Amino acid sequence: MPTSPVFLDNKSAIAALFQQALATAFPALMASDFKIEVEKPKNPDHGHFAVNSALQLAKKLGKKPCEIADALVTALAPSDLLLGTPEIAGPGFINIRLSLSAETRVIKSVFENADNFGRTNQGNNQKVLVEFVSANPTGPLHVGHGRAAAIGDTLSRLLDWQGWDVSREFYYNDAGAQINNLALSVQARLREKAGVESAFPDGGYHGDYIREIADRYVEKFAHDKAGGELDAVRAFAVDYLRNEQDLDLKAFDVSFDRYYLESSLYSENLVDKTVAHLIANGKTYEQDGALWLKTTDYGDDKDRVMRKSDGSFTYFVPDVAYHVNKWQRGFARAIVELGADHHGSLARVRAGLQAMQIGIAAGYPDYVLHQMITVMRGGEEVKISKRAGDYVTLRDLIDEVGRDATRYFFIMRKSDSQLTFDIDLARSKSEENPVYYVQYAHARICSVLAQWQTQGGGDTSTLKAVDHSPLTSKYESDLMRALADFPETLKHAATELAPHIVAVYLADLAAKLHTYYNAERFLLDDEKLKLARLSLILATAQVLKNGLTVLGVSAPEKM
RNA sequence: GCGCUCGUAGCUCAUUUGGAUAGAGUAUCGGCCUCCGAAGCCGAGGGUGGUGGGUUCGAAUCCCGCCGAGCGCACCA
Repeated sequence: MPTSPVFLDNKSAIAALFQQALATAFPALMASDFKIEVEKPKNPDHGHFAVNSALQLAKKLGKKPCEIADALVTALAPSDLLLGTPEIAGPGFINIRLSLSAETRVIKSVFENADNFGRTNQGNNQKVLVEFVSANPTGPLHVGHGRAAAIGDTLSRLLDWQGWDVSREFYYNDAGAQINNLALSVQARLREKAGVESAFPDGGYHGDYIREIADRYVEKFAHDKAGGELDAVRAFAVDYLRNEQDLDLKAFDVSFDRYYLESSLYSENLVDKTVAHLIANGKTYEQDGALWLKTTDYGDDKDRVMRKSDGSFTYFVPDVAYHVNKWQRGFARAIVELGADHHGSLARVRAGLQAMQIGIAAGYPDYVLHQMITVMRGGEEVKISKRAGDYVTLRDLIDEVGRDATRYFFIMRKSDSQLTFDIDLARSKSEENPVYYVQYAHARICSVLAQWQTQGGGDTSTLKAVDHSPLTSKYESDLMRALADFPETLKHAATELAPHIVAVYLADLAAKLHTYYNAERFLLDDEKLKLARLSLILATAQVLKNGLTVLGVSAPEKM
């Protein structure tokens, strides 16, 4: 597990400074443990940072906000962080400007930490399990799975960067009725090929891939052209599709530490044990020949059947058993990335876990839901239906749009907003994908540095220890503060389980770089200024690269 | 009918968890390459944040009602 010194950002440093001033100015307040918050004003006229504590404390202290702000500023210890004296503005905000030396500090920190800049030890190496994709092996992965894969993988990377010990897991529902459907569908195609009269099963899968599987089956099992051996057909179809899915995921640069088979819950008796435990806890009752779980004791709106009158279990029982198993494997924290159409099951799985009474925390597991994707083709919405065989596969997307653009597209929006994927646009105008904007910023910097080297500049590592005092322009100040925001941004994204925050940040950082590039020149005659600027953009390239790495996107030197 | 998620510029979406004048991209219009990559930059127009209340110094953000959208509401998975 890579570690790095935590970069004490300017924001925290300022918060500490004001916390001390608060203690000096209002000693009596210490008992109530008020915490100073430092924020970044949207309006540049309001300085680099702002403190609004005076407004929040007005009522508590029975004083006017302006008086409190004044007392705080007066009590501030001298610091080389600050440029001049903070201003008191509006109803009682304190606006702060950073000194040049405080702003340039981040460049050194970027070089010291390099590929680890932005990492923290917050997770303290605790185990966390991230479950995602978990597609049934009944068809190829489609765009929805792509979104799940991109989000789940990025969440995993984010948590890794926060110092968690992350395990990625894929849960295969290989024991249910859908697998049977798959087998029957393949069998129907086999019979068709063999000229045996038979009807296609109700609810069967109509996609072309079913015929493909049938063709492959006959190649391997020439003696069973009509698919009479259903078990063999089933096993073959599942193996075939699992392999296909693995290839899709590999092309997407997503890998898992473990594939957990639903069937193993049965073969290891975990479902029976879970049910027995719930019965023993008195959380169940018999009614109408079925066994019910009192999920209403834990906030569900009605009780749920666990064991049907025909003796089989409903789907959520193995889900509960699976999560008990996660807990018992030592994952005190678990995150499940799911399509929003599954949200109905969250309450009952959590209720089941609570009813176990084995110390599982009430919110276990965390869920991250992503909304469905509307796919447009030819100006019309494509209704995704695996059963009808109408959908767009993840592989198609990767082949035609590219891995980087596909990943970025799925990540850049908040996961619980619905998004529209226009296939034609993605195919014909893939260069408009915002990921290129970010990658271009990186490539641009590399290009400038390469030219500096051909002019005899030497190794870029010499740029890491130059004097940064010439960096006095507004563009440089904006860029340096953006770099300094990176660690906090990652932390925020990890806390919120919201990968899109990283994408939004990178777009902003790239914009600042492009603006700077167009406003100033780097390869100048003024040696000191040249080196300082090159050093700044070298640090920027490092941060762009680190951010793209967290998203699983490459940072090319040329495009 | 009940539940979950949501409603921000023509379109696609942000808004750092309650802060000051709500921002990007795209589309439209107008500028910028004899000069480090124009996959870029600069500027203009475009908004009663679905709507009506409430909470407070302060609300797109929190609470309630209504309107609208998506999804889920089987002894299916």
